[in-house]
Amino acid sequence: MKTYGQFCPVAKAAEIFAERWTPLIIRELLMGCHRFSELEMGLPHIPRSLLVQRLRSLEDAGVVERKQDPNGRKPRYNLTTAGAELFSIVKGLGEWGQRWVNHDVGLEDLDPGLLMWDMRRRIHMDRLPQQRVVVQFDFHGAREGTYWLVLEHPEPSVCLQPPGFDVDLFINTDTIAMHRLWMGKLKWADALRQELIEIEGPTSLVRDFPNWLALSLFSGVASALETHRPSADQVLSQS
Amino acid sequence: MKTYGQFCPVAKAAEIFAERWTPLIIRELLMGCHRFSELEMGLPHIPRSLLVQRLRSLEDAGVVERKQDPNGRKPRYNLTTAGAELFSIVKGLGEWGQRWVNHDVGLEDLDPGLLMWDMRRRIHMDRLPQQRVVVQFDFHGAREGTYWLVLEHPEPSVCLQPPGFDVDLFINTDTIAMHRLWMGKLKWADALRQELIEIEGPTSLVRDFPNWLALSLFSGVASALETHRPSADQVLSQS
DNA sequence: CAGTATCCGATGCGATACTG
DNA sequence: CAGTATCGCATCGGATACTG
Repeated sequence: MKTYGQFCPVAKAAEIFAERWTPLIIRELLMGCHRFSELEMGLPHIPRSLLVQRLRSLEDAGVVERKQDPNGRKPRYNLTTAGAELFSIVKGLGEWGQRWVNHDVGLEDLDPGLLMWDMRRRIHMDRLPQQRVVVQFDFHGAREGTYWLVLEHPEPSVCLQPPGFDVDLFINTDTIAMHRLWMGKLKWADALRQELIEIEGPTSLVRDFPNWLALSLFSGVASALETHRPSADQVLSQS
Repeated sequence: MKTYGQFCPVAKAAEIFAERWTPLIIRELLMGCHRFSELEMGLPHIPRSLLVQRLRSLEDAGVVERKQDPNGRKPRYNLTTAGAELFSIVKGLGEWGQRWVNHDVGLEDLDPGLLMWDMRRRIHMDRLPQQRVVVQFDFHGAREGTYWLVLEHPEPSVCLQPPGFDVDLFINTDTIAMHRLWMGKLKWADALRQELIEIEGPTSLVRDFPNWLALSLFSGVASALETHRPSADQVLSQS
């Protein structure tokens, strides 16, 4: 790890936290990912070797603990107390980002796979029906693709290939619109009315589905631009 | 600027904030440094070209504003509203650092020049006497060197060479001790009693001097280690 | 003072392939 | 699944020189 040669606590903390990929790794750990493969899901473009390297550094720094599962020998990564206390910083960064650089989100930042992965961990489990619900998402307009969300207890999962089960709900959506909805920039009602998002299936499931998604952790934070000058030509901000 | 390819606001914010040197540049701007040369004082090891490059990126990102002083043509760098709102994040990072990685501060992080520069902006101006007070600091034990602090209105200054004026106070100090004092790890009373810091000069000035320094912004944050296991063999934590 | 310009060496990063 | 190993390349760091 590269140092700054400063005793200032901001510098010492930045040596650990403000390296490339590190804030995102901490974010994933904070959001409940503990397995190496789970971390990779939330960090699509990180080189494997670099993820290993970062996890080792964070271990050395006392931020992450690596535990070998004795039976399965599959290691688990947990935040230490020190690591867990980075929560408010990561959250603050996200809020700042949502408030100030939201207009900078471009097509190259859209990623349905990542969106699905994010959805999976923001489901209102208590609102789900008892029996499993399989939802198929068809994204179009940009980054086209099909994904499946299997809503079941104890925890939902994402599939890149058709799961074995019959599909209960079909979501047909514009990729940009779904991202905007997720980030709190578009309301369910508007999305449905403008047919940017279409839900097909049994009436009761169609009606309930929007209530199962908790949306992004930052969907409640308004963009600073919104209040003054609504922007027109930008991806996640366009109305 | 390198991107992550993620729409997540944490990622978008990290692209801007979590680059090498950037948190420290923002810290300096938040602490009231606006001139290029002032920034360089607070960032001793940054290559000039890199500082220029970072300031440009931050300008593009809407975090920093560069203004040409019309008469002097000396540019000033100011944080925009967006930049100013990074305050809580920088402060949070510093508090986390003080709490968790304080034990990691080693000899290579000590820097009397930086310490003097930090002192300069943490003076209780309202407590200073009317007439100028020139203080000479002699550091020894590690990173030996002599610096001068000129306490005067409207603002104090640091000199690496003897200022023109007579010296009023002489501070003779162990380098480590002075850093520990500054970071809240050592009390004035203990430092003086153990003769780690000696103050010489007119009695009234000697008595008042400790009250003029406000100490580091993070001196009030206790190390997490202190409560449980006091560490012995580390620079800023050793008693 | 506040840059700009250039050069060089180190290493951080990203891509790909291989392994128990 | 959770890594290692290798390798090219861009960036960073550090030095130095020049400028208005």
